[in-house]
Amino acid sequence: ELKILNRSEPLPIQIHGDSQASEDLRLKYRYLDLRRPKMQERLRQRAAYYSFMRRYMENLDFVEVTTPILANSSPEGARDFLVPSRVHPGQFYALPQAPQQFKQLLMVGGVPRYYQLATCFRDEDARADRLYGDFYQLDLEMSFVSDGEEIRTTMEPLIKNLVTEFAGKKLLNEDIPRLTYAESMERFGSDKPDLRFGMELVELSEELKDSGFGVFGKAIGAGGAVKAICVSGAASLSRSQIDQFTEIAKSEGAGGLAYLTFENGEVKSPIAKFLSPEELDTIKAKTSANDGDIVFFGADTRHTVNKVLGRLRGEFAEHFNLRDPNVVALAWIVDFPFYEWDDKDKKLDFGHNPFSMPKGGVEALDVEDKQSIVADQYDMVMNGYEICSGAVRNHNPEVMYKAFGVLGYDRQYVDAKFGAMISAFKYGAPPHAGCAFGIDRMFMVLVNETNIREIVAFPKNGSGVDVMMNSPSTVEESQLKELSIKKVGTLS
RNA sequence: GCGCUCGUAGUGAAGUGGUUAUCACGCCUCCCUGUCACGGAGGAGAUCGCCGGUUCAAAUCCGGUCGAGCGCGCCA
Repeated sequence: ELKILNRSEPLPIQIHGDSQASEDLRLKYRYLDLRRPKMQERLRQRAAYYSFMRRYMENLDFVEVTTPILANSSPEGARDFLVPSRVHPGQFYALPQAPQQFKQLLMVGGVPRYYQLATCFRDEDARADRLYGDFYQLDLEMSFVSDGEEIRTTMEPLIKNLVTEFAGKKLLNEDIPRLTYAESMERFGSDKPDLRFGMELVELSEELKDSGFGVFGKAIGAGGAVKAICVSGAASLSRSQIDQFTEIAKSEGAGGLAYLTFENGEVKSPIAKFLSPEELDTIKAKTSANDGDIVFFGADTRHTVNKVLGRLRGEFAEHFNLRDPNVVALAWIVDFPFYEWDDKDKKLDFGHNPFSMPKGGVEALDVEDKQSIVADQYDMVMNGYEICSGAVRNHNPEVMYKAFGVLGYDRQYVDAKFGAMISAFKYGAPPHAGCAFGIDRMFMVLVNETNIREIVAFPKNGSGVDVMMNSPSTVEESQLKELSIKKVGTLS
């Protein structure tokens, strides 16, 4: 006998099979969207994924320690979420962008192997692969480690098992390659290359430095570079398709997009007449171009050439469907620059984070060219997504003062901003290193999604709004009063 | 903050200047009950995101605005 427990109004979205509803509606009625078989599967998979990680970490004697959510604002990072203090008018907590300082203090506190499935908060605009607001990291740190390689080899089996056992996918390389940041930029035009396909950037600056083609000669003469990528089978592209790729190249800063089409044993190109037969032969040999291929060129500053060709490499892979969804390519990118030139503010700044140890220690900071200093800092890349970032930490107060000193910050500044850490490091801090994996993003890649909101139960939309719960929202004036906050700029 | 794309019944789409805005799914009523993406008959449901402009005439063209997606900036 059927008994009606509760009646339903007509459903605003279909819940059987694949939803065709817009994301906006799905998020507004997420409690209905979650009934869909695919979403149910995602929730269960995610729970299993958490167990998988915890089991691994526990087996290696890592201790999970939860760290405060009400923490302190830390400079040089992302925008903080601030929480006003009622007890201390005018003062604020900040939600942690990462448990960075707490975990380093745990190293001093005698927890040599720490991990946490940590909630992190950053008030920065969302992307398809980046959630707004809060997200999760598999955060870990190890004492008595002064070489990043030890962290990498400790964590590799987990990630490989997640790929093969958990996600049922094939690893491209059993031995995960290590690429320096510089090498990755030169070969792939990116610090997070998708290694499932080739199309590497080919250096032609030396070969074409005296080229009769003005664009090439000028770029090299001005200290820039000429590089190329060979796109297999691209001769089938129409002129208008090539024009679209040219527009993409321009959007990345290229002046244009020169190319050579190899077809029916000859070379066809608007620029072929400017190149000598010897140069054409050299280009063909260097790029390993075959009949049916197109070689695309970048000629500009080295930075721009890498950026443009790196972007095109991804676009061509997309167009020619070179990304095998059943294969996962992992890579470690190592040796990131310690300092980087901030072109917007016209000043030197930390490349990744100020807590890394410069390779070579304190003496390394003395070199003339500060941008040549390399940090013992590493990222893991999965199919073109950055899924992990870590470093050997700077556990020496003197190196810390000096690293900040290079940027013009004095001791008082460092003491004020990182007082607890500086103080702790004065009591025999062990050398330590660690990293943090982006749990949401890694899960997204493992289950072949391209939108990170698809694998989160209740995500905010791209502008940071929860359209189901209507947050953020205004609050009662009495609440503001209690927090010593004056009401400003509110409607009506 | 900027760029590109989009906004049409409950849902997804069609409709690039001209009668009562089209289709599918869903919804409601009735019929069928070996049907399972059932079938049949009928019906309700849309100020075409919002404001303004051009025009005899605007879903359609123009300007503005709001919202969304993607990207840039940003993301120690």
